[in-house]
Amino acid sequence: MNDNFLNYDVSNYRTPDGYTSDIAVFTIISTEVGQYKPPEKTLKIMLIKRTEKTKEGHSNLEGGKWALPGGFIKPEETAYEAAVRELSEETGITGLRIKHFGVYDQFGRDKRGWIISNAHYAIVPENKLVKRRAADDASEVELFSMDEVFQLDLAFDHKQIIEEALWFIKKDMSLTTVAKNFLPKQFVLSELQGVLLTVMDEPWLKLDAQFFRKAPSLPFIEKVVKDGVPQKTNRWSKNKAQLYRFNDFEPYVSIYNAKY
Amino acid sequence: MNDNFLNYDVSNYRTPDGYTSDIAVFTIISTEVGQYKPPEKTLKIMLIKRTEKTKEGHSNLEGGKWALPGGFIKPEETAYEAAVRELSEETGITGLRIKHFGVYDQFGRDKRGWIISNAHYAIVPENKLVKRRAADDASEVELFSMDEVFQLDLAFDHKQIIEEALWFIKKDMSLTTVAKNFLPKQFVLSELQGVLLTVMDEPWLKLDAQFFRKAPSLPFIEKVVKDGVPQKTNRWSKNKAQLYRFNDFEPYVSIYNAKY
DNA sequence: ATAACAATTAACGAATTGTTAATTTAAAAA
DNA sequence: TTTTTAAATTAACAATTCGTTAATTGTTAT
Repeated sequence: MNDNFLNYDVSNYRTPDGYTSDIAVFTIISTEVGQYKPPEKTLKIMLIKRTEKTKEGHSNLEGGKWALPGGFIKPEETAYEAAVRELSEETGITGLRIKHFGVYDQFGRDKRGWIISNAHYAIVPENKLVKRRAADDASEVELFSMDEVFQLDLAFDHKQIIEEALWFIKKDMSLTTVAKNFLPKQFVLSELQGVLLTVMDEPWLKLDAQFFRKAPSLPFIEKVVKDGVPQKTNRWSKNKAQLYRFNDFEPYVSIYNAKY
Repeated sequence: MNDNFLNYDVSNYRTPDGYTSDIAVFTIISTEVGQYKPPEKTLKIMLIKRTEKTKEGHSNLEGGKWALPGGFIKPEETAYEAAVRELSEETGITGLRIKHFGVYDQFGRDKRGWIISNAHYAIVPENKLVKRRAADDASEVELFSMDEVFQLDLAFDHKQIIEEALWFIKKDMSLTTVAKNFLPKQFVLSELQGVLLTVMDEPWLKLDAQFFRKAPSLPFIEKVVKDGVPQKTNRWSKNKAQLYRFNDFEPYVSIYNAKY
């Protein structure tokens, strides 16, 4: 960095008091609804409870409220890298799809000053969340359904951030193959349908007859075949069902040639 | 703002040296290609040439290079508001669709220090750009085609920003009705096709037979009818063509019920 | 007149959709 | 063992939409 430049150019402007990264961690949890039935799936978000006191013993800003995991960004890292780091620090989870979706920079959103937050969302398969653990400045970690989360008194502007994260994840689910991040490598059509229905509510998805007729020919999934034998499972049903996996096909859609 | 909080919480962290907003202003210019022919349309981006010297007479960082319009954000405004303000200051244009699309916060991207930039793009109809003017810290304003812009030696990481802006605008054009921001209120199908082709290259769009058969039934456009009489124009052709306008329908598409 | 040409309509086989019904399969109940 | 049950899968079919080629219309230029 060149102090020469800093002197006359930057110092004319007030600089932000902080730069933070928040992460909305989504998962879909399955609840058994009966034997030989596909389990019911619900979208949940992971929040941490802010401690009442800081490590130094001062009363913590927005202490006691539920908040998105996150924290201050270090100058040598980007907001994205900070999101990856913090998610790992606070939950022990690595190697996930993390995506930036918004900037929250309204003055006054954080009493500590002019604090800019970059918001990200992450999608975690259920099984990875078992080993989650609370971090230094979080006393508790918990999963909330979308119904529950909007009842809570959330810290800062996190309610708004979560609403927008939800909107983004719905959009992503409709337009990309993110659904694969909620599913095991090999899955059955009813599992895919269950995941999609947690965030989308297109009528044809709910109609089994339509979904099961069309889904097998979706270009971005394929039947799992081993030595010419289609692989099946009876994980969720008496009758064995075909296993599918996502392939590398990147679907592209446009409103100009869609069906309405 | 509460100094009590600032003391122990924020000051533990280094804060950014600056917070800026950049805007990629896109327009589509029409060039006459012959009488009674729809004009050819080309996507262009507006850049400003950075002055060699600052107002104070110092040599300007990245002076002489082409750059995206933009500047430092004031604490009382959001990055989005700054984008609106700067676009108005630097081009005199207001009332446009401006959208945030990315954060550029890699340390070292700006020699002046740890400077975070929020990037936005704007879509300007050709006719609004006529009254564009250079602003205080810009000596020149010019439009470049996508081919031209990537030949230039651009300031900072603006090449990357423009590449990503282009990607976003393509996506937006496919999934939303932004195309309307490039078109007059009332337009003809070939104009719509021309606009779409500047950024999309789906084969069926190029095939007139397919485009002109399907387009009239797109749910988000409608024929302009006055007193029961369909309105037509011979702006671009000998034979009068039906005028269309966008309506309020918000198209929704998904990869799970698209055609492939 | 008539040739040219974009816009528009017509026509038609092929493919896809929405829907209902039938079949398969294996566990559970009788 | 036989029957029942429920999900997965296939079959069937009319209605719709698609991709394509051909014909028609309206206006200008020759």
